Amino acid sequence: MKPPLRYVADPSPLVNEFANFCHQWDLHRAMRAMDAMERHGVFADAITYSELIKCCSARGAVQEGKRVHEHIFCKGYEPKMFVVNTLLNMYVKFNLLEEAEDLFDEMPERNVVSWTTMISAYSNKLNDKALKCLILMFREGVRPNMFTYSSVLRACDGLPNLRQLHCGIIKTGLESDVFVRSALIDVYSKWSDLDNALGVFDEMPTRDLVVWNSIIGGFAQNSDGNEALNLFKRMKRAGFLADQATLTSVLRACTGLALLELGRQVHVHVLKFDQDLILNNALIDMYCKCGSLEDANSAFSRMVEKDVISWSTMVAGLAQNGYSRQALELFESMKESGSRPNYITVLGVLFACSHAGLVEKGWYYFRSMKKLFGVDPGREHYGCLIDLLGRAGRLDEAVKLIHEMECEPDSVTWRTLLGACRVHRNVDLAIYAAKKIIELEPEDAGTYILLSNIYANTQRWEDVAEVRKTMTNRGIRKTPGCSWIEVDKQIHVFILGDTSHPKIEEIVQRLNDLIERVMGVGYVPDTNFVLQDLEGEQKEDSLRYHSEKLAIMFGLMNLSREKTVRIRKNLRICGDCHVFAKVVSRMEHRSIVIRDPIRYHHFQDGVCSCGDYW
DNA sequence: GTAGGGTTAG
Repeated sequence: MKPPLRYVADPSPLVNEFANFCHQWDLHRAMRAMDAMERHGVFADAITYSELIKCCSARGAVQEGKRVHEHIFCKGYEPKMFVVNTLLNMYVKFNLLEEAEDLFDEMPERNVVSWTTMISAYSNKLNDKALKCLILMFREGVRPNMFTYSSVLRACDGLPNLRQLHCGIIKTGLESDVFVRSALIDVYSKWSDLDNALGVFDEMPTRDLVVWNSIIGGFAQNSDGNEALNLFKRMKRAGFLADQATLTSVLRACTGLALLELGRQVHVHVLKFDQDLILNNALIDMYCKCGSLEDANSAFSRMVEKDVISWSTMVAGLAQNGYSRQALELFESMKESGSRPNYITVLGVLFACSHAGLVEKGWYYFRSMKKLFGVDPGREHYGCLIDLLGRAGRLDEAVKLIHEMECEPDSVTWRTLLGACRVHRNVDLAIYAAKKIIELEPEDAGTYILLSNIYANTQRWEDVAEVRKTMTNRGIRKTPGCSWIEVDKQIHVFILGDTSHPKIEEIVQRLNDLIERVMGVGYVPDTNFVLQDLEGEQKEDSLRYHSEKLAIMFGLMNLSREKTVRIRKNLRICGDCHVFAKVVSRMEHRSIVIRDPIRYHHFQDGVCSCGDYW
């Protein structure tokens, strides 16, 4: 590498002036000074150029950056490698991959920084290229450092030999770096390999906030809210203060567990970061999924900045909680605000149409979504429309739509159709759909049970026996129904057939009283939904203690009148419990919310927000 | 001059 040609020989005042502007990050004057230098054929030193490039990079000044690039490759000048590396980095920051690649290819020599910059450019979505880069780098004899590994690990999403790479990192001794560790934790989490993620975490002698956030986020994203919350407690005990990322993951954990009260407590800490978009998005999602639309609405309206995720969350949240009209109104406001709907926004809109029974409007959005919003209908959009048609009783059209789908129907698609068959009592189509689901998901106990119930309800006992036999042969067991309720910041769990709750006797006694009273106002246990083929009274007994009934009773006993009884369930609510909840909401003047795995049921004054369709 | 963590559906 030659030194700058005339810098030493000619310390021109032009160069000095240029250097001053560059070091002050006065981009405008620096660029003018650079033009003057070019006219006189003089150049500055490498550090000055590097400073100028960093300034362009920080200011997002693309054109200026390209001018500097041209300037330092002027005839007769050979920039030092670290200046070219700075340029490379600038292009990567501007997301100008082609420019970065061209520059990289032309470099006569490349060091670990050059390679790492390229790897980090690819490690967002071009994972193959990032890994190829690592291999080429080895071939050129350049050894990766901790920067390289933390970049390349981001590209390992979907890499089968992650363990191998991990071992390689251990051998080089670079595993001790916190950045590398957090990247490892993150990759293992993305793979849902939380044992290994926790292994890396536990071995760390010192941890920083980001590492805590990585592990908490890992559990929160893998639907293990309890462990995420435990780790959050450990983090606080270790003396760390939560930041935006921590709180976002904690909120996500609350969302998954439907812990409204804990979520409210977290909200207090969110106020410290009230300008943070992602955190606020997580907050409104938490309130929506915990069924408190008042809180969601007020948090949403207080947001200074809203993006497509904020709008989509709120539109879907309203729709899922039964406020279809408001969801569609909000969607109109979204369009007026200039925010562009995406794939997920449209799902919320179709969901709203479906729940409001707006068949024509749903069809309209479905047919014109490509033209209106540039979004191609995907499997989930078809699902919403199948739900819409099913709700309206147009089962033939729904089946026709499944056969016309551009993508392969999956088990969710068939399950949607099955739901429609159940409501409209179409036995033959239900059997057809259930068989399709079993083909695609032979391990799912729920479908076998459902199929067996359909047979039982139509007295097809031989078929019932056949399904049961298949289940036994395949070793499939029923998942017991399970409901959760939060009272005084404590979670109470009720499982069908489990009597371990300390107050179970009192709950059962009070529940029996309640059932007597609701039967007095015309409630009849709906034995069609019983999961076993029992007879008469026995049937009623097994219904009587469904986990959601126990949870409702416990809520009525322990929550003050004005409080909503909020329950989360692991399985879909059964028809009998649904009727029961409606009657109780009217008779006891209580508001009850039950969130099952895919729908919300807001019971008030004897009516449910789902419109008795789920 | 190069690196790590958080949000919407399913």
